[in-house]
Amino acid sequence: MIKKPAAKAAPVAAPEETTKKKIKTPQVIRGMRDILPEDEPYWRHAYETAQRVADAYGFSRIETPIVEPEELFVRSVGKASDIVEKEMYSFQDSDGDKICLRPEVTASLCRAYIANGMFAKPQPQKLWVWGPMFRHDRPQAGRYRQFYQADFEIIGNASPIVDAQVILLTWTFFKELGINAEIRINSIGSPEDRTRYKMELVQWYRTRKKELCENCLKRLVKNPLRLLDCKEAGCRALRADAPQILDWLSAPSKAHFMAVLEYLDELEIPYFLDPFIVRGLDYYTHTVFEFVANDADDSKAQIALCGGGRYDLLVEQLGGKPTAACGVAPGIDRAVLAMKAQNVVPPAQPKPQIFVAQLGEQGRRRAIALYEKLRQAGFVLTEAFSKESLKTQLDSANEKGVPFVLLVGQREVMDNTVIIRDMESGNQEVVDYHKIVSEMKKKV
RNA sequence: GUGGCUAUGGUGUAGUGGUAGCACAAGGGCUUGUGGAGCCCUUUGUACGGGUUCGAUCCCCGUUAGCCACCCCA
Repeated sequence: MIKKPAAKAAPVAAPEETTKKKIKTPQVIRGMRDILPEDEPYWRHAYETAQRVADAYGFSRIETPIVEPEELFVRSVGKASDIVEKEMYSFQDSDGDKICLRPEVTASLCRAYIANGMFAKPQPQKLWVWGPMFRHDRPQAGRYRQFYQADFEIIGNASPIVDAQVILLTWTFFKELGINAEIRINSIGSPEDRTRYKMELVQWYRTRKKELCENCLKRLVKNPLRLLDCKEAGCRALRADAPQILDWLSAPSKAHFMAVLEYLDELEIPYFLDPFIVRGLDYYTHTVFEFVANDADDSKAQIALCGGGRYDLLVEQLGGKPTAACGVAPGIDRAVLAMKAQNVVPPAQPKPQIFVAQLGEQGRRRAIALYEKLRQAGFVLTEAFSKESLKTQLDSANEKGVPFVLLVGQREVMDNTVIIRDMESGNQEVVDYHKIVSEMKKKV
């Protein structure tokens, strides 16, 4: 950049004013955001932990497209669900195909499972995905229109131990992230169990209509299960005596759920039975659960860190063979928020050990080569080649906490040497340029 | 999708119906060969569009965005 002379010019006629028109800067789309370098340590921590945990429990990473046929989610998540009904980014491409940005990824994984013939491989298949999801919701803290999920699925087995394995993985994931979370778990049984329970619930509430809030009167007709998580004091009091779904499960459903809990007990994983968890996606059956951050801050509504459960009918619904499955989707944006709220310090990145400083054009030419030579030898380096002042460069090295500065100026180029400066003590020594790698290996 | 609150340089903030200070950050300098301190200089702003007014950053309306609650959910 060319700097104007420091000398202050007296009253300058300002011809610039005409060129000073404001250009509108394109704005980030509502509900979307840039994740900045300041936050990168948290995101990296999350990704590396997900990767490590996935490896430890035998999950294979797969990647599915962000764009999918709209139909996929209409048939899985449910036509009447909020997600499909009002939150999907759906549009027609130039071929007239109805496509959408994925609002979640479980259905995509099932699609991939079927399409790639994974049912012919050893069962169950353990798969995991990481990536952005899209829902056109009203943005709020911890809620974005583009948000990130890790997603772990075990497809191809109906045993309750699979449910427990999924929960164990999730438990480990949050623990290794450093997040204190608690588990809320419930079973919504088979579709038949649920239908029976719903009828019972509606009947029970009908006789108590007078005690319900306005909102709940609507729920009674539209979505009776939602009656259970109303926040009005009156409704909450009422709920305590309402029939609970666990009492309406069939014997096999109940046995399945009890087995899951027993595995968790064996693992000494604490959980809260929450008879009021009702998932908003149609495909869930039997075990459903979520993790909630254990924050001290009660002033804010608790947001779920993840949602998960069993979905034994989904693969078949999408045209595959009957295939039981269970999975979980931790929300990464929320995990990052929880890490910050709980003062988790993400692991530090490797710090540069050597700063390469230069002086003069010849020195600079030598310096860039020296940097490359040391990088190839495996050192972590840093520099400020675009600066000229040595002071500025040392300042920068100091700020970054680099222990050694290598200095190459005119003189050193002539002598074929390099100055090694120990930033701690301030001591300097001159070494042969060709011996610098072995010399630095001794020091670092 | 509904309602409430908010909007001042990159960040955090002050202030006023007569067009803005401060701190930090950033950039440059204090003999183009030496950092951690200090000093000097510089850049950058009233979200956008209207209205009221002689005059608006301040008052009003709209838009946009963020936050909060609801809805829902990760």
